[in-house]
Amino acid sequence: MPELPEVENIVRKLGPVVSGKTIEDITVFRDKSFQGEADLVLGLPIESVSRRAKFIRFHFPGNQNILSHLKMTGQFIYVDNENRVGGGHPTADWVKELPSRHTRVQLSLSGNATLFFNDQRVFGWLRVLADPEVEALYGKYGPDINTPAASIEYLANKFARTSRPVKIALMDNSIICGVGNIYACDALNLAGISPLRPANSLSLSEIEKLLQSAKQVIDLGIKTGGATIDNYVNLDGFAGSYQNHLQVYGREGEKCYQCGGVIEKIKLGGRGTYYCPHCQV
DNA sequence: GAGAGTGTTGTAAC
DNA sequence: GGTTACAACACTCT
Repeated sequence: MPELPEVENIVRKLGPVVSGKTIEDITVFRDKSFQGEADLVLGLPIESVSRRAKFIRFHFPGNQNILSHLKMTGQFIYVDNENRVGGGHPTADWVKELPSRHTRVQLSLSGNATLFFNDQRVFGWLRVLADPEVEALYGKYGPDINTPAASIEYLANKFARTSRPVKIALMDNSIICGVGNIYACDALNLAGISPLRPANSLSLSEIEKLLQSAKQVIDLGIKTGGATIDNYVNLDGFAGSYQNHLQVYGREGEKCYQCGGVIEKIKLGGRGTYYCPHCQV
């Protein structure tokens, strides 16, 4: 159930091992999980793997791509006879036997390698798209949080136009990409801003602090390999450790690291939201 | 056993 | 247009 740092780590791990390998066969176990014409990429080599927002993009010659979104529970698990490189959180029992009952798509690669797409909840997908289609899709999204385009001026301009709670705005992909629930909660705590504040009520210096905090927690997330919350068992060495650095997420009733206040859990926009009412105002 | 909750996001409806 | 509610699905936890 990855956020941007998790996806970034998947791409970094996956790129080196699948680049140069050819797609020899594609087995689709769930029609919903694979869209587009598989034929368009069969026999083609994967040139590289990249990320934008939480999309994973496999580049092929001839302007073809497989674009993927993991949504809540998607994972890529790469197996080449001896090594296994997991994506997402390959920690539960159901990823040990492959293909498992949660394997939705299986990409057979040259060199006897296999890339499994597992997705418990079947929200995630793989899609064969030409370059212009990928670009069109990317165009709907705001800049990634960890890029220079995500500037104070940009964010201030966007926030000025909405009275939605700042946490909702921060997680809005059309404004800025890559801040999921966990990191939004933590960034707001570090910045000392209540998630409930209307976005357009923030001062410029508060926006600056929030942006800085968000970049900081995302960077830490990337460095620590992402957060693995629920079934954290270090099965293959790929589970992340950001969960050990959480500021407020999942810490209801515990003490705030900033001020010692008690962390509360509320519901905001249908999402579990953790914050310290004492120092986040 | 029923019901709520889960790290995402697109769509429909207000 | 802005904003909210819900759906997609399968599992775990209370």
